[in-house]
Amino acid sequence: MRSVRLSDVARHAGVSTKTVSNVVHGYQHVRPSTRERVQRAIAELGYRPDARGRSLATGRTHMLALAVPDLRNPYFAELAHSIAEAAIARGYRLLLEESMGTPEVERAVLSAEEAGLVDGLIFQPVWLTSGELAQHSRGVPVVLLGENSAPLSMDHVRTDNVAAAAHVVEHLHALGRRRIAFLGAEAPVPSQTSKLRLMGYQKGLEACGLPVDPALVVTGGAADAARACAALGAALDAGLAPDALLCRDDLAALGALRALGERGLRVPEDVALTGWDDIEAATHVRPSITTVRADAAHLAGRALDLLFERIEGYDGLGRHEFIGHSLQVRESAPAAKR
Amino acid sequence: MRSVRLSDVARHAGVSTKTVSNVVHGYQHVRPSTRERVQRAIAELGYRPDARGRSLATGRTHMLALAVPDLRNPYFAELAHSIAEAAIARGYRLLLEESMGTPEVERAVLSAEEAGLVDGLIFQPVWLTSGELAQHSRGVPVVLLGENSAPLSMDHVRTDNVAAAAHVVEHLHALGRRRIAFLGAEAPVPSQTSKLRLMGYQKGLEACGLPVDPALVVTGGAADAARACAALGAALDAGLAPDALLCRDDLAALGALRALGERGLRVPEDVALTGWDDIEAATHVRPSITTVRADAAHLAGRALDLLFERIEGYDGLGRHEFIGHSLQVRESAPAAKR
DNA sequence: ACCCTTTTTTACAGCGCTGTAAATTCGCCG
DNA sequence: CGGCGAATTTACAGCGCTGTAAAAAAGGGT
Repeated sequence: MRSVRLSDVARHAGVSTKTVSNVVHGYQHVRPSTRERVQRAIAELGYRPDARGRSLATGRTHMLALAVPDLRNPYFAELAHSIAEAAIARGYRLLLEESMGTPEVERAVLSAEEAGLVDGLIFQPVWLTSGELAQHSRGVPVVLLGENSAPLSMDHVRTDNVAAAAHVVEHLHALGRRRIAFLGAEAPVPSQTSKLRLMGYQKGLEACGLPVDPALVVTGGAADAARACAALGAALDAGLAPDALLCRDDLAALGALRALGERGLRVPEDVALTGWDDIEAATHVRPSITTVRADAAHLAGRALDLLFERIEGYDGLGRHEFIGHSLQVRESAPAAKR
Repeated sequence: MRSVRLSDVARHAGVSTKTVSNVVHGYQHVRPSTRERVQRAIAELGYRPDARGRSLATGRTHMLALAVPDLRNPYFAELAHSIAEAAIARGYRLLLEESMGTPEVERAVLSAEEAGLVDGLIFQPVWLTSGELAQHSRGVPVVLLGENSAPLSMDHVRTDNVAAAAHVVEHLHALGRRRIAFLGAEAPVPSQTSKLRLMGYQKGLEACGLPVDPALVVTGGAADAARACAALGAALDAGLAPDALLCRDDLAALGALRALGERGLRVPEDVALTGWDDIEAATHVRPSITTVRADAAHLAGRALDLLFERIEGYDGLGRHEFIGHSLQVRESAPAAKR
């Protein structure tokens, strides 16, 4: 049962294929009587336009690719949701790619084996340097997300991690905490994201007049609760005694919560704790987690705006934008009393 | 800068377009010298095949659509991950659709406005009845997931919710619990999933010789920790005093954990608690949550197997398969002592 | 050198749709 | 009724690729 074509409808309605096409697209100059006849034919035959043919003829696919490291990380799942929503609002659909946090797949994503699949790509790289990003990119418009440095030629939307981390430190300092540890930087080489958050952590400490003590930086367990739990547990058992913990992300915070609880340390009384990303679970665990939240809807919107400008033909230098963040203050590091 | 076409390569290499096509596809009967010449031309021009043209000519897109209610629910995010992985292993990519748990969008997903976008659809409906599913389906092969009843004509992969819920009740009973409550069925009309789990709950109670008490069924808060927390909190405050809680899903369990904790009830000492789905967070909260886990990779694999058989031309009756589940025993409802 | 088989290569016709530009029809005025 | 500009409609040529079937070239044996 081959599917109904434009030409079938045209024959059925006694008009040319182009007229049917015009009706389908709501072109103005079609006589009402003709339009109706065509519409009846479409309904009777159950015609639906074929995306491939249309795409081949127009050069547009109305699809975007979104490449994130791993959908199982709630932050990326929520990001994918926001972007899908924003894309649909603009008449686009989303092709999903998981780069699995490996450089090979990231390169493959970028230099798409097949052309013509999507009109643009939104990509959150973890491994590729800006040089490689520039080099492997094919003609498709790209907008980058995340903290890796981006080539001058590409658009980039991100949050100001340094400022946010410093802000968190100040919040903890205002609670009277003085031994503020950092949990979750990858070892031996921290990701770019971790580096920026560490930088902000240090900046915050300095701004508060607190000493910067390398012993307070616990590595291991980014985006992985089990590993964060183990890493923090080992550090605590080895004698580390922080009174606050700035975690690289909410998953690490979840792990930290567990490691602290197992050792009888109360949150926030003994150790205040903050996360990052504001994943769903952060609100619901006990104690709920104070966390840095990027405005995902806004981020998705800006990323798509930039991407569509490129799709429409903008070909200038890369735009590099920051979108806002806010600290969601919850039980694990409450507001300072006054 | 229009992109390089097959014909450009052909001209450059001094052969016909079909020969280039043959080389691209690794067709056997191409003289090695020719093959090499063509490959050089491909490399020099940076040619990459256009998916649309190919698809139009072959009738295959090598894309699948996956429609789930909401990616923000970790269960669906993890499901999407598993399916994307399995699809890629088979040379397919995934187009993502979120049906947002509304009947309208579910209908729209099924009767895809545009044809030719994907070769098949994997769909987890929440609202559509089997009648509507059958009625709105266009020609594309479909495999259904989840607990809604499926039309005879469509394939369906799911877990045995009744058996699993009964199994959970038996586990709680073996722990010595006698007042086992159920949390999270939607009100006033429970979803099909909740109905099946309730059915299994009742079956389990009967198998254990426990009375079935409607007062122990707390409605509200499926897949929503905040609402589950509120619903359970209200019930507890009204005097409900269960010694175990079978939650409809892990998100509800998370909410329950919070409601119980806020009232000073200890888990599992005072109230044992189980969830469903085995989302990431279930392992990491304190106490970790005993939960029902479906074998997602297996589920994804079977769903794709069935779908590919349809894509290859199978057009018989719907196959209805169950895939296994297991109880992940953790702190919130530990193994019975012996 | 010639004929026949096998291997390699090619021409051509679409796949389903839309942009362009030209053809036709319509409505109206003088 | 002829003429004219505007409103409708259409023919046709691709978009980039592959299936079919047939042509051309290469071997192999006399």
